[in-house]
Amino acid sequence: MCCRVLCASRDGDFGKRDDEPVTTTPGRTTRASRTRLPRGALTPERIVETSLRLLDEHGADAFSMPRLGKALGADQTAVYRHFSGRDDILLAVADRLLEEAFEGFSAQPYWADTLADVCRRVRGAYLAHPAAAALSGPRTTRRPAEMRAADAVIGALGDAGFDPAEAALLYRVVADFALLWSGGEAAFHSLDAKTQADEADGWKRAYRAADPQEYPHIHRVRDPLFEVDSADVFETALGLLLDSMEHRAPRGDGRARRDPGE
Amino acid sequence: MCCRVLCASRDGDFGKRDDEPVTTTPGRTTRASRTRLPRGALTPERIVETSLRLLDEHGADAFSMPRLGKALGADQTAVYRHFSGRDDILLAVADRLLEEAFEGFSAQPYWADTLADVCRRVRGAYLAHPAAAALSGPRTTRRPAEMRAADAVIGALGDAGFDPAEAALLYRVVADFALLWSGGEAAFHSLDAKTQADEADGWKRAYRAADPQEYPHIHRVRDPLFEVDSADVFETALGLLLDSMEHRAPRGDGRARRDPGE
DNA sequence: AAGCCTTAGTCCAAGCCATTGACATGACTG
DNA sequence: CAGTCATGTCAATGGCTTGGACTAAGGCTT
Repeated sequence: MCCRVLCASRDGDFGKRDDEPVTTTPGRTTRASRTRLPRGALTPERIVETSLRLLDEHGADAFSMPRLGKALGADQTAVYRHFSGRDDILLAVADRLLEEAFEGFSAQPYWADTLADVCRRVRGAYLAHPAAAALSGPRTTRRPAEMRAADAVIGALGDAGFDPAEAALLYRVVADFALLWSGGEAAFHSLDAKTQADEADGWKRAYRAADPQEYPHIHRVRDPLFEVDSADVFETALGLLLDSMEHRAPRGDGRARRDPGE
Repeated sequence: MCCRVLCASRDGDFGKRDDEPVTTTPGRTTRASRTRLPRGALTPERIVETSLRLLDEHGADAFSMPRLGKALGADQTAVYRHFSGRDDILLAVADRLLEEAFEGFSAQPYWADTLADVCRRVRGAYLAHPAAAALSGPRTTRRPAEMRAADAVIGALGDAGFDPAEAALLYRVVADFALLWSGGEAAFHSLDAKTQADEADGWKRAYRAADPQEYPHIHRVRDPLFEVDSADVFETALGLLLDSMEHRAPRGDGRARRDPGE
């Protein structure tokens, strides 16, 4: 008995625990640390939602089991009753991102518009949740939202007249473009503000200071280089890809013109 | 008394420390833990090399300060004399990757070949060191190798007849394509074997099982879909981008034909 | 309705990790 | 030869993930 008391005091848990109830929003009455959570309080949905919120609001660094537990008002290890581990949660979050991306999605009349729509949707969702996108990385689940999008893309490529082998290859091009490009952009945006600023600064400085002798071409375009915007880069890349596809497509070249982005 | 014993055993440090000198390779005579390393034993170069080796051989998870220290035969904290932290090392590793990518690089006679070469070099280096590439993520330094490549790309776009604003935009397209795409692929390859297999399995299973009613187009191309190879996807995407650029280029359309990849 | 069993939340601890500050040692500098 | 500075080492702090033991609550059988 005495041992329990002394050992416990050594951790100093109780003292620290006391400040837990002081939540960031003092209005909340639920003193999570004292009362046991009711039975069905934790659900996979709630856990995923809270994880996503945590990632959105406080960045990738803020996503840890202790913090997630605290945000849920539960013990940090309670989550393990619903997910096998941190990674498992992240996978579910990734899935949710794609669901969000393809909410209300349906194929467009002209095939190339469908491809553009899919790419823009993925990018939109990823940039709306950069930390989540960066952490879930190149992993995807094969759930309905994603499958519907895949089917639409392959269908669009069929409309364009590509045979199955070509369609399969081009499907991968479109899917990888959307996921890898958006994922990379998201990873950059999920860096902490300082690192991001340093990175941007570094570029500007390097371009501006580029020795005209050694790097004549950089020097020539250094001003427009500062003006380039990531969204433009994405749209340009997308446009280049789709132009080529239209060019190579057995059907549909020039018949129904593609909508311009934005 | 009983309390002291119980509580102290909680740390349990000393017992564990004993196994440290038992290195994984018992043949090695240098008992790193006993003799102090000579003065100039650690250099930034050696640290970066060792980090890269560690990442290559044992994956991203194996990169930790304790392991790095052990691999260097030094105390884990000795590294902090040369780098400000883990992140700083990773940045240096990223830099080294790009140096490796652009070793012996020079512009090609035909502009589009230069762009293709740059993209393939980045991908090659990243896939040769996937863990390092995945960890260094979207961050780059602006060191000579990279600047030379950037200058060559912009120069090539100038050769194609693009004006500075177009060249700046297309430079970003090419650079982002190479870095983001390769980085994403590398991130996938740096997952542990099991996760990677699960992911691949998941795809196969999902495609094969795709309900012909619900996902008719997936069903139609499910066989060729298994055959698609990442390298083909990359080359196809690159080809599509370059085709469009040649098409849009004021000069060089169709005059000197581009080398096919591989 | 009583008791059992499963489920879900909690507690505690083990073993990682990055980083910091105090300390030691050896090489240059004056 | 004394002082200083660079560089390697040590001990410690406070995070992190995860696993195992514990416990309460609800549904099930009888």
